[in-house]
Amino acid sequence: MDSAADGTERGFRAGLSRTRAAYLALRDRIARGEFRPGERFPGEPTLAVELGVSRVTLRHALDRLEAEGLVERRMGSGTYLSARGGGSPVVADLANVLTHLVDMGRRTSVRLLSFAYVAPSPDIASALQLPEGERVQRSERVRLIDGQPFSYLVTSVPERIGIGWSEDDLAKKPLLELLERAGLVADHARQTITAALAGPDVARELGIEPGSALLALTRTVFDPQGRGIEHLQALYRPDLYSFQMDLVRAGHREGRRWRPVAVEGLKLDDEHPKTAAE
Amino acid sequence: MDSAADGTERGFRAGLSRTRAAYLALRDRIARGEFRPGERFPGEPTLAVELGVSRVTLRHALDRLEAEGLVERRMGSGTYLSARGGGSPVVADLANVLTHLVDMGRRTSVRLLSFAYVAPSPDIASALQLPEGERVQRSERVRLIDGQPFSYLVTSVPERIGIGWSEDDLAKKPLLELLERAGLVADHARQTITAALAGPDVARELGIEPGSALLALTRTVFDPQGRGIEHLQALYRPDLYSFQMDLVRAGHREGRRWRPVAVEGLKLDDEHPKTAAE
DNA sequence: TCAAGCTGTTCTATATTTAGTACAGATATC
DNA sequence: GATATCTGTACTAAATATAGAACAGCTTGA
Repeated sequence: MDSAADGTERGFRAGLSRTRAAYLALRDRIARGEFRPGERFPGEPTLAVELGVSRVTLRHALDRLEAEGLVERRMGSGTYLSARGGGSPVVADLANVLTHLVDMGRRTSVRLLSFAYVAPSPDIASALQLPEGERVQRSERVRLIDGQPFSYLVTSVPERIGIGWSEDDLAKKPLLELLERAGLVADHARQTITAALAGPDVARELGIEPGSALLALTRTVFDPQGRGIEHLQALYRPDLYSFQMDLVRAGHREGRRWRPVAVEGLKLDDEHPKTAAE
Repeated sequence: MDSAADGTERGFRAGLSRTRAAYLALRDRIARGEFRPGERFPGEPTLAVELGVSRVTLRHALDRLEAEGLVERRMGSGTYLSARGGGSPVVADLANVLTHLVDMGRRTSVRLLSFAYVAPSPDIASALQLPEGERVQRSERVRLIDGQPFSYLVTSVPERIGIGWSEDDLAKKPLLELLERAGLVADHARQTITAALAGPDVARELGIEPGSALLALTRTVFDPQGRGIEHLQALYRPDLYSFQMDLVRAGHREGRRWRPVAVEGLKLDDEHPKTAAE
């Protein structure tokens, strides 16, 4: 019963241009494995009809796919899915992103974007169970791996905890280290994973296009007494990194479920030698 | 050194319209907690200058935010962040999505979109470690929760395993149940989580706008002997559901890390009574 | 060699988006 | 009640996106 049914929903203001819609449609077909690396696409006239756009528009979409290296075009011959097709990127541990990357020998650095004491937004205040009126030390940072922007981090720490830290601390040390230096113990945490779209400012910091998809992770860290000591909102580039976890089937009969397992050694060269080679 | 630095990158073909860029910028500022529920935004002329667009364009972006219920506009007064602001949606267990939802008493149903025996794409073939030439039973399904589209699933099962199943089976039974009915044991799995953009066709099936962000989960299931028995690509709507996990800090000294913990009881009414109420 | 099919390029015409401006009507504040 | 500020609306002009078509040049295969 939606208006999408008739298909003639053209011109919804904040929606997508036809070029971008065609671009996404192709990207999706590639991601779902419709073509194999090196395979030739249908011709431009055919594709244009399939996608319901003119050939000019289709070509703009293909221009973009080519610029991103997803396809290769050979004059007079056709458009081909590039060798590395939809191939997955480097994979990271879901829970210990930073530790994991350091283990891999990657150099990480941090750029501090902002640093201030502010009234927390309501969801952060309730996640940290802060009393009314208590402020937080809020910092926005970008973490770079081997010089490439990797994650956009917004951390909020109760004022009384963060008060001793300098901007220099935040630009150089991981937050967990600062917490433990302050005598606090990170005991347990609850994290939520979701997806979000990159706004223009975040996109600029991460070196991606606005409107790209991002992996969003929200984590609240508690001390042994269950008091909130840190709130983290992180945005990751899914084109460079994705999260991985192993599961084992545990339980009996009806209660049988998947149980997450800590990723021990991170077998990157295993089964996927190519990812390690590049 | 990127072309994004000068800011005058207007008109990149498959990029975003200025209206959509403004829409995303506002959405981002809201998500990052810049405004609190009920708070008034800067006036339209001010916002237009801040975002670098004309007031007409800004209003189109606001129209959309209003249509999505994120903001409320009062004539002559201003634009206000709506009560439920950036509030998180229902939260689901990361590993046992389906089981978890059933536990919550939700009714799920499935729509089978396609069903065929095809040559697997290279990444699926290598994930399942299939011998050259072996085909897979590939099905595309949409799972609905309480009648609402929730996830888009593409499952691939080695031909020799799936050969006994009918389309009706796939439309009614969970795949794990079919596997175990066939005498196979799902022992362990490896899953990868990332983010993706919705293409027009997936968007139509899930009842969302093309270009929306989606949570993407890829899972390969193995039997006790380590042979691949199922490959799953799932896309979830992050506006309705997100994944949650608990972590505990384990290990000593330098080796201290976060260890994932199975979510036991799923405390939904805890701390967030509002989400349960709606 | 030839013909068919493909991409690359250019052009015109139309539709849509965006900027800029002005003004009407509603609301809040003093 | 006067006044400033705000949203709602309307209009014009310019920039951009899209459709449709034609043709040139390259590649492939019969």
